[in-house]
Amino acid sequence: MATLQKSINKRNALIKATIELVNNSGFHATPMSKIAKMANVSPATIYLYFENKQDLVNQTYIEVKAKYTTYAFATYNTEMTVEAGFELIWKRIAEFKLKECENAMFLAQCDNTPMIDEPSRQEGIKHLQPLLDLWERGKKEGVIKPMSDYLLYAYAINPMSFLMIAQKRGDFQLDETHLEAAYQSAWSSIKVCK
Amino acid sequence: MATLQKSINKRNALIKATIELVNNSGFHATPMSKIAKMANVSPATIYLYFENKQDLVNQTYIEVKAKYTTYAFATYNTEMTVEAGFELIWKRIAEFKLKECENAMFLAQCDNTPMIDEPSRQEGIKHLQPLLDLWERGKKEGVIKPMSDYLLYAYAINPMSFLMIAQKRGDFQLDETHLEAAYQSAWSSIKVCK
DNA sequence: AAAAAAAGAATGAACGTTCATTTTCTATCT
DNA sequence: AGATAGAAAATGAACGTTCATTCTTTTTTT
Repeated sequence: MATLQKSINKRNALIKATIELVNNSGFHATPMSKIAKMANVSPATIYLYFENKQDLVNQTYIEVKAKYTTYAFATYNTEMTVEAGFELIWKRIAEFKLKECENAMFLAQCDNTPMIDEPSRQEGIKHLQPLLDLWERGKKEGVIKPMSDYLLYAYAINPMSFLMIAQKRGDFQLDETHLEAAYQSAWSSIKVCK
Repeated sequence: MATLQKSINKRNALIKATIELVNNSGFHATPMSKIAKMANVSPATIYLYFENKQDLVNQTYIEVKAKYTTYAFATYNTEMTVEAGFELIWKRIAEFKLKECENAMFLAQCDNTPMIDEPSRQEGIKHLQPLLDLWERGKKEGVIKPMSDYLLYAYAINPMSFLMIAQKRGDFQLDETHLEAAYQSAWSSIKVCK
């Protein structure tokens, strides 16, 4: 146990350091030496756990994305009505972005820059399927606007990333009231108006 | 005229090259030497027009942002109703993102990464004032939800950036139908429901 | 001919990665 | 159980490259 445990700790420390440093300076402005220092490890040690810098950031992305979607869907089940299911998932996502701010910021940066390579991005997208399935059902039931999933995502989910970045900059405080208003806007933008 | 003209041409060529290269590789992965080559200029010449790399990208950002907001508000005047004004501005912004894709992509990347320094970002934000004024009026008239401007922006404007990035990746084609649906979602998310 | 603009080559720093060596761990043998 | 040899993990220093920036020279303009 000892050996394996130690290794996993180091790997985790490296991933944590990568997230923090990339959040604050971006991928290319973050040297391996700094990541090593923050993880209390020699630069050379990084290469025992990861092939190279690109591999380190790809693996970090996939890991964080998995954590994100696991959290988002943890309390959801397919028996719920479309509206209830959406509210539940939306609020879990919002909660994740508030509580796991570092992780969420990292994902936002990855998704808005040419930092992650294509295969890893595709890998990350897969995990979103339950939400797409819910939307599919919503469209069939006439509850959700019959739009492309990209449009639905752009209006229902993506705005949270923008708000989170604004919050990180200190421009804006995302409290309970704002959160409820944001949810109402999200739902308004994709629901079918009666 | 000749001298000044020539200078402006070089400066423009440098800014254009910066936009294109940063779009494709990101700020730190774009060497000055490449920017110089694409602008048909010696690396040293860049330093006759800009203080350093950071200054080059800051000035590029401010210039593109100004072009963007000028375009957005070109046909707007404050006599319009809130709804008509919003639709007009929204559609001009959408048009800009479609027609001036390179410029719009560049702004999206700047706004989502720690690439631009704070004073330049603030400078860029100022130009958005007419839209904020319109929203203010809309709130007073009870037409626009009484929310923070950040929330309004997140739902009404920001989703377009996401869609544009998806389009650039080839995941999604933003045609007339999608555009109308997107506008309806944007308006639904911020208007007061009767 | 003097001044301004531009160029290419040179410089020094920083970076990702690798190498040679040391340290730590594990399993075997007495 | 304790000693020890061999393997695995970790390290700090070093390498080669790349890059932003500057210096010196050449070209262009006035």
